[in-house]
Amino acid sequence: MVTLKDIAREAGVSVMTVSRVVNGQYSKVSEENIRKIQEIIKKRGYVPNSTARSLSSKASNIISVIVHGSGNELMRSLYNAAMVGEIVPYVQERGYFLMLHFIDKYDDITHSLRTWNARGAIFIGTFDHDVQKIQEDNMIPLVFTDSYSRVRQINNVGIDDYKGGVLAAKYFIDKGHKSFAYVGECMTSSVIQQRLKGFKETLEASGFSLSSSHILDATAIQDPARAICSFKEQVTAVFVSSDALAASIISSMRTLGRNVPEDYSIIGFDGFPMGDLLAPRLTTISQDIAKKARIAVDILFRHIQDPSSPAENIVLDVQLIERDSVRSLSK
Amino acid sequence: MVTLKDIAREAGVSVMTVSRVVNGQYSKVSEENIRKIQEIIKKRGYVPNSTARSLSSKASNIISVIVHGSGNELMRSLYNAAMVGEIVPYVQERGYFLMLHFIDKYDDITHSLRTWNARGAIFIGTFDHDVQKIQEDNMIPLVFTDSYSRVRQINNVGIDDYKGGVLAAKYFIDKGHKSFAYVGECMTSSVIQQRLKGFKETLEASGFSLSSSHILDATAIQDPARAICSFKEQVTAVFVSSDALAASIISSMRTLGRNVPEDYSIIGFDGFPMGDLLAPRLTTISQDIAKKARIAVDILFRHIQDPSSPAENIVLDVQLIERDSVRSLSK
DNA sequence: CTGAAAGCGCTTACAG
DNA sequence: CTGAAAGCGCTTACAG
Repeated sequence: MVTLKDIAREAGVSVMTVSRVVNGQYSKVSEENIRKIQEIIKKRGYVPNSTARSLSSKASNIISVIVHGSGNELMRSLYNAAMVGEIVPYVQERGYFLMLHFIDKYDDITHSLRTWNARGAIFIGTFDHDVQKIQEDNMIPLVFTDSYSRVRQINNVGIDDYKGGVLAAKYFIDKGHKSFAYVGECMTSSVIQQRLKGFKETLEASGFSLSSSHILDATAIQDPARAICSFKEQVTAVFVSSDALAASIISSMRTLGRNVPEDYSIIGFDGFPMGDLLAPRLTTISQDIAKKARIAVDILFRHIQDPSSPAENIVLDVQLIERDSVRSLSK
Repeated sequence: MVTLKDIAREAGVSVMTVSRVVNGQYSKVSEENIRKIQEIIKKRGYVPNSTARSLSSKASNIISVIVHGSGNELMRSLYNAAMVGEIVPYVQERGYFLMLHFIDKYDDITHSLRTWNARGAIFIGTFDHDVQKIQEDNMIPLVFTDSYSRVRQINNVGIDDYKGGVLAAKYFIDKGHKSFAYVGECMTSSVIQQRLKGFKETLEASGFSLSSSHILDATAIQDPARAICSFKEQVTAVFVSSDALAASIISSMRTLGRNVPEDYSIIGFDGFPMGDLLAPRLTTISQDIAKKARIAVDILFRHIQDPSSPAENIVLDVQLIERDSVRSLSK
C-alpha cells in the first residue's frame, strides 16, 4: 500500500506538503512541488486512506442511508428501491460514499452511525416513533423522508399525502362513483393514514361516506380483492395506497372473474412507469421520487457545510395521472 | 465520544483489557473484569470506532457492492434492486457494513475499494472486460455475478443463461410456433448473448431458424414492439431477455392493436412476481435471485475467512414458469 | 490474566 | 511556502 510517506520520500518533501496537494490546497504549495507530487501520485497509484483520514479529522465522508426493515426492503417496496437508487449517484457526485443499512431496531441506528463516524444520514421509511431519540443521540445532519413526526426541528422531505387522497376522491366523484373503499399497506404508517384522511374527508364533504368496514389493511388481510368483491354493500371505487398493491388487486380481481374498470375502478399511488404497462393502464396519484431524493441529499449537504442552517421541512406536490383504470359512471 | 480509554479509566484497567472484552476474547480476561467492563460499556453507550479499528488492523469490515452503471441502477433494472436488496441483510447478519457504489469507469472501482480498505466486494452487472485488471489490482476477495469472463481463477455466481434460451425455444416449438424473434437489452452483454445462443441453436436443431433481422436490440431501437409487428415475415413467438422489457413490449403491442397471446406469444426472463400480475400473466424463464445473492455472499465470506480457498464458479439452474402469454398453435 | 509500547496513515495546529 | 510534532482510537506483538 502506497502512503503519503512514500510519496513524500520520493518527492523529497514532507508528508504535509503531499497532504496539501492531495487535498487540493494548491495555494499553499509551490507550483513545482505540486507538479512533481501529482506526477508521483499518479505513477504510484496512490489512493488516500479514508479510514486514517476519518480518524484524524474526526469525520468521515460516509453518508448512511437507513431503510426501515430487515428483509429485502428494495423488493418489498419499489419505492425504497427508487429512492436509494436516486440517492446513490447524487452522493457519489459529491465525492462521498454511501453505506446502506436496513434497520429495524432503534439501537442499531445509532450504532451504525457512530461506529463509522457518518457525516450525515438519510432515512427512508417510517421512523416517526424514534425521530426524537435519533436526533438527540446523533449530532450529525439527519434528513428524514415522509415523516409526520411532531418534532419541530427536523429536516424532512415529504409529499402531500393528504392531497393525494383528495385528488383520488374528487376524481372518483367526478366520474359518478358513489360507494368507496380504501386499501392501505401498513395502516399504522402516518403516510397511509394521511392518504386515507384526505380521501375520506373529501368524500364526506361531498355527502358520501367511507365506512370503516371498507377500509382494508393489506398487511393484515390475506386477499383484499376477495374482501372487496364480497362486501355486502357493493362498492365501485377503490383507492389503493401504492401502485404495486393496486396491480396485485387488479390481478386478483381478474382471477375472481371481476374486471377493472368494468366492475371496479381503481386508483393507485406512486406513479411508477410500471402502472402504464398494466392492463388496464393504472390511473394513479404520482409523486416525483427523483426530486424527493435530490432535495433530501441537497438538504443534507447544506447542513453538512453549515451545521447552523435551519431545519427544512419540504412538502412536494402530487398529481393525478389519468389512465384507464377508472370507469365513468356519469354517462 | 466515549473511547476505550474512557472505559478503561472508569474500570481501573488498561485499554487492552477493555479491547479484549469488546472483541469477545473472554478467555483472556477475568470474569470479574468482564462483568465490570460490560456494565460500564452499556452505561456509557460505548460504540467502537470502526475507522480506528480499520486503520490499526489494516482491514475494515466493509463489503463493497459494485453495480455497473451511473444512473438510478436500481430502477433501470429490477434485477439490480433485487440483488442488492438480498445482499444487504446477509452482510449485516455477519456484522459487516455494506457500501453501495454505482460505477462506470474502471479506475473508480479500485479507488473505492482501496480508500476504505474494503474487506471484500461483490460485483453486479457486466464487468467482463475489466475482470482481469480488477483482480490484479485488488488483493481482496472478489465475487462476480453473471460473469462470462475467460479469466479462470474467478469467484462467480451465474445462471444457466444458455439453458434459459433452450427452454424458451423448446416451449415455443412444443406449442406449435414456427417463426421467432428475440429481443435483448444491451446486446453486448454475454448474458444476453448466451440466452440468444441457447434459443437460436435449439430452434435450428429443430429445423427452424432465427434470422438476424429478427434479433432486436432494445437498447438501440426505440420501439421493439412496432418493429416486430412490421416484420415482413410474420412471427408469432418472441423471446425477451427480461420480464420488465416483456411487460413493456406487451403493452406497446396492445397500443398497436395487437394482443398477447392471440397475435404474439411472449416469454420473458427473470421470474419476478410482477410477471404474475400482468395481463396476460407472463410465461417466463425464472432464476432464483435470493439464492444467487446468498451464494455470492457465502463465497465472499468463505474467502475472507480463508483467503487460500479455491475460486468458485457456481452456475444456478433456471426453469420455465408456464403462465398465459404463450398461445398454443398445435390444436 | 494483564498491560506498556509502538504504530496504523492521516490531519490539526503551530512555528518558521 | 514548508515542516516537525502531536494525536485521532484502536490493534498487534510482546513481556510478564
